[in-house]
Amino acid sequence: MIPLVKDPCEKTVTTSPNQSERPLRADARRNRERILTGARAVFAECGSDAQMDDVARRAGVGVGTVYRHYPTKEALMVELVREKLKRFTAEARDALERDGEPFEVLADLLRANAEALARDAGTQQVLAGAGEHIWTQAAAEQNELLDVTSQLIDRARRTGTIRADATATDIAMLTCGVSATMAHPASGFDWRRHLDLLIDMLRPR
Amino acid sequence: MIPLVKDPCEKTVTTSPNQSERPLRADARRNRERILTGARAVFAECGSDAQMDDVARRAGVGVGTVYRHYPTKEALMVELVREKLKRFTAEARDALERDGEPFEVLADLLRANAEALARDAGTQQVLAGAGEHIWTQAAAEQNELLDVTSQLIDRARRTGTIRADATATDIAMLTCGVSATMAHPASGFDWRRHLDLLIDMLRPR
Amino acid sequence: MIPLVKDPCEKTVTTSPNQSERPLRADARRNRERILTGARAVFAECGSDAQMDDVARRAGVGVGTVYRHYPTKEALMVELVREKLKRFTAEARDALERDGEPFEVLADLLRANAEALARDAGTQQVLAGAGEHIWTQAAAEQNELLDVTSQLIDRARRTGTIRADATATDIAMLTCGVSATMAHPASGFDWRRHLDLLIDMLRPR
Amino acid sequence: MIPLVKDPCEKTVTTSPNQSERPLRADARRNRERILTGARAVFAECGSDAQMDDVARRAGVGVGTVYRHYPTKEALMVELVREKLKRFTAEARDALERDGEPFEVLADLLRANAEALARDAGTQQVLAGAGEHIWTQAAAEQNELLDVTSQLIDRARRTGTIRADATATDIAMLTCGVSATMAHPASGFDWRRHLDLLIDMLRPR
DNA sequence: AATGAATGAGGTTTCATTCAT
DNA sequence: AATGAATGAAACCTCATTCAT
Repeated sequence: MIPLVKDPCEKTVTTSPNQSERPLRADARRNRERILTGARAVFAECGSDAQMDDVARRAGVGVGTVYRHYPTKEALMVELVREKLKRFTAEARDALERDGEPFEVLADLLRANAEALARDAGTQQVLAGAGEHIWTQAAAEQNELLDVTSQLIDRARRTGTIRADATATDIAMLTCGVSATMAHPASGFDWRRHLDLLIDMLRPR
Repeated sequence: MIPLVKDPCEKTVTTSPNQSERPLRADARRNRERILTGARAVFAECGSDAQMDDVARRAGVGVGTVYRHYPTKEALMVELVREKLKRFTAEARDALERDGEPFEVLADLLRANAEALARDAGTQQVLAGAGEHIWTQAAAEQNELLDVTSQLIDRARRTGTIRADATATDIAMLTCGVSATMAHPASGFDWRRHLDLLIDMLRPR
Repeated sequence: MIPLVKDPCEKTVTTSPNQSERPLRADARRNRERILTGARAVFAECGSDAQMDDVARRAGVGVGTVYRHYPTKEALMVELVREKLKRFTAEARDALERDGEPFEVLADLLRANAEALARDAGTQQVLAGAGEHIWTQAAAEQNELLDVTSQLIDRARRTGTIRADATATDIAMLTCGVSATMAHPASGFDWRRHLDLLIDMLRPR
Repeated sequence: MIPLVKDPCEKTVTTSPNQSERPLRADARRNRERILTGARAVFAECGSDAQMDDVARRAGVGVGTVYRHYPTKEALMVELVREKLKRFTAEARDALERDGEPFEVLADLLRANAEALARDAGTQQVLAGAGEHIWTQAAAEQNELLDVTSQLIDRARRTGTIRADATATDIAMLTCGVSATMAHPASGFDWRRHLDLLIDMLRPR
């Protein structure tokens, strides 16, 4: 006879939020949204220095509630990064639908996504290379984004408006570089300039 | 409108490091050198996660001694970043002496400096945008580097081998982007590829 | 002399459990049974480390329901200990009916009860001295058990097969000692050996 | 070239206090003694419920100091248990020197050690089976004690004053049982009675 | 009455920095 | 001047209990 429930003495280490769960109760869903909103704000503002207590306060819930939804600070940050990547992917899909000149469509997409990134210190940090654990756990979302980006590149390549060797990974990598500029307080650094240079670079010679 | 929650990101005000310039006693100078050597190693390996105790242990001195020379961890990191920037500057000066084709000289310099950077997680992090306080405090060294870089750019511009609008700040900014790639555990990311693309971009069309 | 530091061991004052004796509704009684079944299993397995959530999960009810029936974790544990003591008492009563040689009957009873105890980490812990509050609240059941045990002892004494000075409290106390051995991970410790020695000791010289 | 110091990024998990260390500085040794004294008092009083902050307060030092000497609450408790076992062993060695009737010497020893144990709730709990991790880590000290106890038993056996099958492990196990009685708030339980019964049991029939 | 989400006090541990030796 | 022990403010996370649905 196999027990139907697993050993309760072992503390289960969960890294990801309750994925593969039944739909949340109405109040829980509302709270989860408040937590995410709070977390977005706090992490956007403070990056990974943000504290779980701050997130809870900002969300107007107790810390315990935050931990019920995200078992770890890391898990919460992963969720935020995933969200952002999904939004990027969604934007990229929209771009695929658009009719304009393929390269310009791609360029506009990069600019738009960068604008969003510019308002989110937390994700900037992760993209700029801090928090490897977090980045790794968002692999699925990264891959989806790479996928759609590839399609955008292909389209542009067919019209010969993008340099031949550009890859989706290149674009991801270069965008991470732009993140560094955003995160940077350096005088004279201007991420829009950085991005423009890169976009220019992506054109065929 | 007064915010209902207080700012969760406390900025710690940091005093500038012990700049009193009186010449050190011989043993003190020796100790400072050991500290720097230890700190270089430890921060290169661990980035800003390195602990002051680790630095001291690696240097073979007590923590107190580290603090006698550098009043805060930040001050020590600033020193390391300054050092690195000075080395970059020195390399750049060497490059100015060199005879080769100006653009290639510049490109080689970037590659060489990047290789050095690749071995130093601490500086990578700072360049990639973490540790703004640190970066700010190395302004003088940055300016010197910008200065020499400008001269290299000018030389290249005179031979028409660099894109016309490239500035020293651009190069600094882009290099910081490459740092992000170095710091990144992302699969598929390759900072040499990143740098090559940038160098290519700097060429005139 | 007033102590310079305040007493670090706060004793939590516990209210006695919901003793209101009105007969439960059918479904409530069913739930109470499920809770007890779950609690038995979980506490048997994990001892007092068991969490109320685990109990609820195992019982297939919400925590709230557990708390409706037992106002505190302690109250629930008390109930379990009481149950076990009642079972011991019942076994003792059975033994009273039995015909065998009085001392052997008693010895067999001790062995049988110990076997049951060996499968219940929670009760072991309480008997072994953890959870004094719990033990205290099961006084009534203890007394009943002591009572029946006394009768068994008396019977044996009449046949001269038990040492003259043995009391029911002795037996209870010694059994608690065996609990400690059960709870013990020590290599070489064997509660059956422990019990055999005690039984041997109870014989008249 | 092999680095002389181990990787500082890895957090070293130390379970035992700085064993195999150079002799402590005078002030450190004094503090360690204060910590132990405080810990003895607090754990004796509260058992494993004692908090590290309480230990620190009682010792008159900061928590950090406690953690410098004992990296974990567990480590500190292990030390206390070891200490007690060592004291037991020392007493046993003294007993070996004594001239009296071997069995009585052993019995007196058991009584004396029990008296000491009776004043230390923390060790009682561990002996009574709580805190298996702790017990396991004191294996060396246990073995030493078993060793000396064996010698005492042998001596008694040679004079025929102890039951033939008694072992040192038996005595340890039975003593743990007495611990349970000490830890017990039960009315009517009396560990001295418990111990007397056991001592009596150890005599040859 | 039942549910399970929310609560938050409280516990352990870390590490930059200070200070007695 | 050097040492490294001491400090203690955080930071993270848990879990018994409460309460809205």
